[in-house]
This record gives sequence, C-alpha cells and structure tokens, in this order.
Amino acid sequence: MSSDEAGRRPPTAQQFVLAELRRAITTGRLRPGTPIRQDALAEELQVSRVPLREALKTLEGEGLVTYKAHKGYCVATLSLDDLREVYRIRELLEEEAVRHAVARLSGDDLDRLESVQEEVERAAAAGDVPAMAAANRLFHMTLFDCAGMPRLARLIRTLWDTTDAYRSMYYGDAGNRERVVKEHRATLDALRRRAADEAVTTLNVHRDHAVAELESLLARPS
Amino acid sequence: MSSDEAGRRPPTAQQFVLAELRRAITTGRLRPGTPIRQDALAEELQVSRVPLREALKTLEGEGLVTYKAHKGYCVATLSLDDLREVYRIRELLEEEAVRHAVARLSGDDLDRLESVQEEVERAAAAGDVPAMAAANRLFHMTLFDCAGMPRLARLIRTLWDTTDAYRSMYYGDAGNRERVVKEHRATLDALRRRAADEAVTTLNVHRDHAVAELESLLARPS
DNA sequence: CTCCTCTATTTTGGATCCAATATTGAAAAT
DNA sequence: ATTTTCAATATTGGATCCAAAATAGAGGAG
Repeated sequence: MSSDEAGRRPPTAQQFVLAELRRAITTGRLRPGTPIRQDALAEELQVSRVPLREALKTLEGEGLVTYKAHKGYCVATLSLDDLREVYRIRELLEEEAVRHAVARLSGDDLDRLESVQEEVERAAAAGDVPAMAAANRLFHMTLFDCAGMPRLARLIRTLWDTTDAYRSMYYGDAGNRERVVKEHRATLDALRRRAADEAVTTLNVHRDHAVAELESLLARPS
Repeated sequence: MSSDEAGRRPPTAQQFVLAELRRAITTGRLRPGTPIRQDALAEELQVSRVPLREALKTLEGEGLVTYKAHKGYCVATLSLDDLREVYRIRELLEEEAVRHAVARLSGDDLDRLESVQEEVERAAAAGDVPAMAAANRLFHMTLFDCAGMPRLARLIRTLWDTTDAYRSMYYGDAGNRERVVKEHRATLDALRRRAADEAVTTLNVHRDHAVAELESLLARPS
C-alpha cells in the first residue's frame, strides 16, 4: 500500500515542508536555538523559499520557531520556566479534555485506545524509541479527541509539539518505557470504569514524572 | 527622522498587512465566512501577494481564518458550539492567569490597571464602542500579563481574537457597557485585597454574561 | 593595539512571472 | 429538459529575480 509510506507527499509543497520541518524539530534533528538559513533549507528540501517561509510562519504560530523581522527564524528553545509553564497549561487543558472524554467514551473508543496501547507496549518491548514516542502520543491524542472539543484538542497538540524535541530523550531509558506502559494501563482501566477523577490523577502523575525527568535533563545542558 | 503619520507602519509589509487584517476581521469589516481574494486584497493594501499570504498563514494559526489547499482562505465562522468551547477554555486559562497574577501583583501593576479602567469608563461614558472594546481588552490583558506566564497570556490573547468579531456587538448596548464598568470595579477591588477566589468569580460572571448575550445574538443570524 | 567607520557579502523581504488546480459556463448527447 | 463533457477563466501555489536590511570584515584614525 502506497498510503502510509514516505512516498505519500502532501498536495502542496508548504504542507510537505511543514511536515518535514516539524519532524526535524520534534525529533531533535534540528536542535533548539539553531538559526534557520532559508536558502540552504530550501535547497535541501528541493523547494523554493516561498513555501518554506509559509511553513515557517505556521511553525511560528505553534511556537516551534521564533521570528524576528529582518533577522529570520530560529528553532525555539525552552527555558526551564517555559517548560514548567507548558506542562502546567497542559495539565489544565488535559484535565478538561479527559473529563469530557470520560462522559462520552463509546465502546468503540475504548477498543481504539486498547489497540493503540498494544502498539505502545510492542514499541516499549522492542526498545524502539521513535515508535514509542509516536504511539504514546497517539494514545493520548486519541483520548483527547474523544472529548469532542476540537479546539481544545488542537491546543493540546501544539503544546505537545513544543516539548516533543525534549520528550524523545525520555524514552531512551528502559525504566521510563516500562513505567509509561503501566501508567497507561492504569489510565485505561480507570476510563473503562468511567472513573474520571482517577483517570485525571493517573495522567497527572504520568505527566509530572515526565516533567521532573526532563527538568533534570535540562538542568545540566548537554 | 521621518514623520510618522497617523500610525507608524510596521517594519515589514507582512506585519502591516497582519495588523490591518486583524483589525478588519475583529471589527467585523471582513465578515465571517467571506472568502479572501488574495489578488484584490493585495491591491487594496498596496502590497504583493507574498506578504499577504504570510500574514494569512499567521491568522490561520490564530484561528481567525480557515484554509483549504488550492481553495484559499476564508474568514473563520464560529458555530455556537465553537463559541462555547472557546469560552470554556478561556475560563480555565484565565482562572490560572488571575491566580498567578494575584500572587504577584505589585503596586505599580494596580496603578496601571486603575488607569486602564479609567480609560474604560471614559469610553463607556462616551458610548465609543471601538474604544470600549479596546480598553476592555487592555484591562484584561494587563491583568493576565501580570501572571508572569507569557505563553499562557499569548494563548488567551489568541482566544480573545477569535471572538472579537462577535464581541464588538456586545458593547453596542449602553446597559452592557455600564455593567462591564461595574464588574471591572468589583474585580479591581478584589485584586487590591488579594482575594483571588473573589476575583476569579467576578471575572467568571463577567465572561458568562458576555457569552450568554453573544449566544442569543448568534442564535438569530442578523 | 583598540576602536571606529565604511564597504562587501550574506540573508531576509517583496514583486513579478509562470504553473497547477479549481471553478465556470456553454455545448452536446441522452 | 437534464445531465455530462470539455474548454475557458479565475484563483491559488511556487519559482525566480530584485531590493532592503543586517552582518562581517578590511582599513584607517586615535
């Protein structure tokens, strides 16, 4: 099937560049703080600077890059304070999303979550870090989408994006991967019993552990 | 130094266009649902389509316009559900901002709020609707900025933007203007006494009244 | 030797031109 | 008359070219 392979290019160059850049930034291949040379990047991606600039404007809106007039774009860097702020906002928004989701969860939704969780467990067992990051994200987003609040889900998504570059490191550790699997299982269990408070608490613990880990990683610059 | 007439123009065309478009949309001069003809708009604003398109990309990120590949941009329309969702998210984020602000408010901050509030009252008394909308917004943003959480403030700002086009109508009514003045006074009072809960409650009432009014306005399309 | 200035180069911002896609309207077939 | 097809047109997407601003570097004054 040619659908999910690298060959499926978006209908416009800007969308292709946007996806490409997002991956490069969130996976850390484009490191925080690096200035973006439009000419070089455009050539590397085989497009002109116009679609590149439009993609950068989108990323600026999402907070993945910063922009100064006549100075250009840089990959955004998160200070410790920024990191804490992002996670605090996530806590607020995700609690809301989870509570709405619990009230609306269908059996179908639970089945989807279960299957995604199995994907998470496969990736964890295999020690496949990128797959783990992707599956973990999908698990949470699947849940948030169940809230039926598309704008809320979109906000949460962009907040995840801003920290993805840092979060990848988290899954390098086997202990962390195991922990995530267990926490997801607990969450799923709470969701099945429609225990909103418990699901929220579990996810908060989940998140807090990740942020604590990241803080210690950021404290001593690599 | 070159004389800056009416308003000093931003250093780049895109920023000029961005400000211009934002005003046009938030004041309702560009009505929700209107398709955006790039060629015509570019000519009207005396720029080429390139900076216009970059400005539109920014506005898309803020949710002020929608975009479909090869179809173009439209001024975003809010359904009733969208409106409720935006206000619910605002409630969550603004409560957080206010609580942080209360804990950090300096005498200087209070002075600034007081002076902005006097501006609100002048506009209300004069029945100047655009000035009222601007001053009201400034009052709230000044408060939110005091939270010392720049990303949170930015999110709230964009949420305000998405509903500005609708909110302007609210101030057309003299009773609403008077009510807003009183509610701001109550909020300021609570802030001075560092009564966080009370400030939050007051602002929630403030917001809820606005959303209720807007709902009735949206229910019967003009 | 240091600092400043002025020029050369790099990089971004914007305009024009061309290509690709979508929309339309009219003609033809059923 | 209705529907389908296809061509003409309008609109968006992208590439190239030029202008403006910032940056870097060489040269000169103190």
